Amino acid sequence: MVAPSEHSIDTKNRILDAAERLFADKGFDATSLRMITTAAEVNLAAVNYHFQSKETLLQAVYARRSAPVNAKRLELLTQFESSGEPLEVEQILDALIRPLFEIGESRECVPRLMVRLLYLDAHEASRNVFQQQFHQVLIRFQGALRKSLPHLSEKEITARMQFSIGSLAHTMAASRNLQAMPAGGQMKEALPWVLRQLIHYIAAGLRAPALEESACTF
Amino acid sequence: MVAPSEHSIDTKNRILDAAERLFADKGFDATSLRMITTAAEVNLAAVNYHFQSKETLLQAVYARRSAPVNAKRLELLTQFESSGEPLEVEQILDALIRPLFEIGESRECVPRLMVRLLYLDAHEASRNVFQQQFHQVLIRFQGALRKSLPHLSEKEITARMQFSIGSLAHTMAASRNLQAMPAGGQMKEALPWVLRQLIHYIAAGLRAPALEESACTF
DNA sequence: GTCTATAGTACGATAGAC
DNA sequence: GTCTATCGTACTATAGAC
Repeated sequence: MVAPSEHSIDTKNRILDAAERLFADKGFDATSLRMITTAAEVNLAAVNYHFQSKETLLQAVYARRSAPVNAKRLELLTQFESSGEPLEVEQILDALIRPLFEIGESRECVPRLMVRLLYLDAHEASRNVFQQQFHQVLIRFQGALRKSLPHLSEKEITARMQFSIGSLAHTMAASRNLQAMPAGGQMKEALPWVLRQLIHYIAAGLRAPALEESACTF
Repeated sequence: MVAPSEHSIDTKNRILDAAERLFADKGFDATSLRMITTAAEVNLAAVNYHFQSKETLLQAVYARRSAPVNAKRLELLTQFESSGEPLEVEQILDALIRPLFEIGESRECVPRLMVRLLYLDAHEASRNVFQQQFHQVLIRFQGALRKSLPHLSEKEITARMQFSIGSLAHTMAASRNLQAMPAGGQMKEALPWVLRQLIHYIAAGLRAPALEESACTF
């Protein structure tokens, strides 16, 4: 438990930054430790010293970003709920999505990394860590949505949340395409525009009438 | 241009089948030619004989599935349009989505493979082949949607189509989770249920009122 | 057309000097 | 804590016998 030297912290963060970008861009398997250490301008052996293996490096890369985003989501939702009334669907979605957009503004690769981990880089350990944390967040948000969408069965809420996650994930993964979306707009304006459009779109899908004749079964 | 022997065709298809499943499950980079030839029970050298390289094998794997799905999409859309009237949004979505669900029923890994190629296995050549073909399909469908959604600007239609592709892609990529969605339902019933729910959800999102005060600018 | 054998390369991880 | 050097392994691709 000795405090690491400043240089060590710097090396560690340089590795994390480089790995984050490369894992997001190319994926875990297509990224070698040599590519990471070259980009980070550190020695190859530093990775195995500071992190034990490539796999645990991936976990560290994710852990650094995941906790703040998920914490911010829950914080926003709790804050919105403090009035005691059922929330507008748009508010719930804002709490879920905005933290991801905001971290993407400073480091645009982070949302893409998270999308990869969501269902693609299927390395059991890392994916489980990621998915379990995200699953907890989703359960919390599903509770909020249930109150705002009393016309839907639990089954339908679950399905529509999955559809919504898909819209969000694809939008973040393809954010390069999206930045070109608003014709003539600068990038600074592009992301808020997409965020508003996305929330508006998802809210309409969630609010759609129930498809099933059979009522809520719980 | 000599017709290959039956054995050769068999070997080629065995390789394609094994590669398709492995690329879909583990991704391109995490799949070695040895894994493919072992699963296909063919010799290692057969891959480089029938296909030139691993990269062109991926293109062959995709090409085998892509053409029929995209053709079926366009065929359904043209058929629906034959009446001359603007289509219901649900019909347009059915033409876009149903062919993917149907191929997924016989080979459940195919939709997952397509999702990977959409934005994840970022090998330039293969991805470009895939995306160019899909882009042509999307342009055709965007034309149909434009007629059915006259309240939206071109910009908003483009954005909402991207959101919809995201819902579709995530639903297909996570189809394993989705099969467990309808509680108590067998798998044979699960996919039609998900298909109906998905189309209903996306249609509502597409039909949402325009967000922008500024009118259509074309 | 199918095989064995192997060339040539890149990888993850570690030992050991400093 | 940081480096060089390297071990052992796995990979793609191909040459050449059958």
